[in-house]
Amino acid sequence: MSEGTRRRRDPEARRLEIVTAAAELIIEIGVDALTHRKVAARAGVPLGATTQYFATLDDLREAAIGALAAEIEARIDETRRAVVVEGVTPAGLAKLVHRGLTDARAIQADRAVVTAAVHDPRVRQFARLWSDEIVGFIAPVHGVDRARAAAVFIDGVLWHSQIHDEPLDEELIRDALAGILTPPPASPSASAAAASA
Amino acid sequence: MSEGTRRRRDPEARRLEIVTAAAELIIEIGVDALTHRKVAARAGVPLGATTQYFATLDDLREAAIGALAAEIEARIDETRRAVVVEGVTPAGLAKLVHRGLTDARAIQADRAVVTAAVHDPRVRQFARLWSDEIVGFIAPVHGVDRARAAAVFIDGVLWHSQIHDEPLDEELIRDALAGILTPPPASPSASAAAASA
Amino acid sequence: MSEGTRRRRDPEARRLEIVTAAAELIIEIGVDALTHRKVAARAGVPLGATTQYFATLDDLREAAIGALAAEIEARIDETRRAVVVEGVTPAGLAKLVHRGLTDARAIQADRAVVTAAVHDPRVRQFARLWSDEIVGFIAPVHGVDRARAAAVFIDGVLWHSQIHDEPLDEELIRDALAGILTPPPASPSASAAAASA
Amino acid sequence: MSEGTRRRRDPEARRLEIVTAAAELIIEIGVDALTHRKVAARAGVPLGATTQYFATLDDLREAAIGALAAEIEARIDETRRAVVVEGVTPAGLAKLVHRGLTDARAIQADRAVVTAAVHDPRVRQFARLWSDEIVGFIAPVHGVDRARAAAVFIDGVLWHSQIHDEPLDEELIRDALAGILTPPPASPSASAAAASA
DNA sequence: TATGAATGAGTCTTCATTCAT
DNA sequence: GATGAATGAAGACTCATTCAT
Repeated sequence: MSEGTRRRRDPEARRLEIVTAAAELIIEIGVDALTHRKVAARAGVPLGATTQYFATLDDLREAAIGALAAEIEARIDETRRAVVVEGVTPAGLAKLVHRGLTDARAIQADRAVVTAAVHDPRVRQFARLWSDEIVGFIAPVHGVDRARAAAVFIDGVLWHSQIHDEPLDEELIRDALAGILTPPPASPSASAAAASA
Repeated sequence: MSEGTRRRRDPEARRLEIVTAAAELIIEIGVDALTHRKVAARAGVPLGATTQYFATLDDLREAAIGALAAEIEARIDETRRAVVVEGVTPAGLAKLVHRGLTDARAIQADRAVVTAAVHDPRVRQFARLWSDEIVGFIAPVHGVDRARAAAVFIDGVLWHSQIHDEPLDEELIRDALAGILTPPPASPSASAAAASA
Repeated sequence: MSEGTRRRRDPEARRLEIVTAAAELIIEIGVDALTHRKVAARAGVPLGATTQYFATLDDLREAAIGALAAEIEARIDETRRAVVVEGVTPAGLAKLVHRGLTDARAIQADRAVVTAAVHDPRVRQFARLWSDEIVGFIAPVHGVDRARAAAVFIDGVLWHSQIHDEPLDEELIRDALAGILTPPPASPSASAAAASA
Repeated sequence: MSEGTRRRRDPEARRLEIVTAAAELIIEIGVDALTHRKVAARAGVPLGATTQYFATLDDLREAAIGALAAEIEARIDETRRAVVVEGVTPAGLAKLVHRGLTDARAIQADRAVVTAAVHDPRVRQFARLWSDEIVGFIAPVHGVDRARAAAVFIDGVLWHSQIHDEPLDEELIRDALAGILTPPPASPSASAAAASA
């Protein structure tokens, strides 16, 4: 019970603590500011533990980004399932996106990974994968091009929330998605051209 | 003043060289990897010059980000003027955005500043300003909400280009902007169409 | 003793594996680069085994050098016996020395121990012992001084082989040993005695 | 005059202090045991100074070995000149070698470089060079083969002095060199056999 | 004023050694 | 006894910052 106890013996748990601490820090201070010392302090483990479990800082970074990626992947899966309930409609998607904006952690995780992706090709795979997955469950209903545009817009919404204090209204999101996903009824020739493209 | 001493050239010019080198480096290696030594090497100035003109590395970083911000600001102004010619229409905007995608430097500068903004409130002001400016010249024609949605979408397009090898088609951008900026047909048939799609 | 526990094989055998691996490593990377981890990896034993059998790394180092020393001692014994067959003559010694040059392992072991001896008085004992032993089986025939000079020369030959790609010719070795071991022509009777020995 | 003075400004002198300290340490503790900290302590400079002047420890090591090599080279030149005076005779060489044995520093430097040569091909060049140089000024008088044998013997003498407390007698060295350098007049048939071999 | 030498704090990494299991 | 997790002390190296010149 005393704090003086020096050693635990639960490698799995410890490894997880370290990765979790690293992931948190990446979200808070950015992937480039990660150090062994900060991770150790955050995880409440001795410095040596961080190098015991990860041969290099880069390995640790990779594991932490992997953990964030898994988190985001899980969130996308969840969204995919929710979409079935809500419907792949502008209103349904807007509701989910807007609800997602309240989960700061999830958005920050996403933003952190995408940011890391800019300088790291391996990480870029994740970002592309998610992009494709989101397109994947919108496309069957609205076509690939509109689905892609919607995914791009949703990405913009997430970034917006990172820069601005006030999140976007659900209504604004819904209207924009409606415009993106709905074929323009005005000039039928245009929609025909788009469909054939 | 003595002849033996190498005449110092315009201090302003040297300061600019340093800031420019720092800005380039921020784009290339990220804001966290910036060091006096790298800046001095890139600018071709002695190490001491970087500390002579900027009290701390943070000052230098700030100046460099300011320079990138000015660059982006200039580009936005340019776009604003071009919009007058092209028209604040989906096609006009799409053309400008798509053209902008070919300017890697501009996009990278934007991405670098926005990324820095996530962890630095001072920088965040810039990002918000641009957002507002873009909204500012679309809003008079399409209303604030649609203008904001369009700005968000355009942001998404820029980030898309950072992650994917293939940029988005101008057509896709145009169609999406058309949907975002064009008021819905007001008839309930639209929602019905979306539901049935 | 329980069946579930992996039966430990002969502790002596394991100790030997460790020492042997350490000796190999000392030859390859030098005595200063030895680590528990490298020894464990080379021996194919768990890390803990290296500290189980040797209280400190220095103990392990000492044991490994001892093993190399024993190896060299055995080789000297072998040489001593061979000398009986070949004859304690320049030609006989040269043949043995030259043959010995082809045994890279033996020479490297010798070089490793002698090198270690420079900084470690305990090890120096070994080097002196061998020197004395070699002198010991040459001296009865050629006298102590000449025997010592021959031993010194042979040492020089071994070092030569560590630095140069081409080993010395057996002929060159024989001629030099002949000169070293043969009394000067001052008194013809002496040289005749030596020649007939 | 106070010890508190923090900075000198004599890069050349400082660099030399560092290299000299490193060279001393290599002689004392071996090339593998060299560390920035030990060099800094020995040279009486702050830790950072050692990395200021040498990008890597390896660079420092190389510079220090280079300094030792230059020292030895100078000593060889000196010996070469002395040989002109003393004569390239067994007695002359023995006198010089024996005198050299009293210069512990020179011998240790030589031994240190040769030891380093075993694991470093670049250093090996030095060792070979010296070998060739010594052969070079003996060969004109006694022929290449005998000169080489003499050089090998002299090397053995140096190593002997590193291992044994008592240096070899000048007399012993002279007799051995005499035997090595003088053609055996005793049995012409033997030399003929050797020549034909 | 301009330069780069000087210094120590802080980074990643390796490892001997201890000791829980 | 056997194993490998735990820990902190170094070690190499980088760099912001200071300041002599």
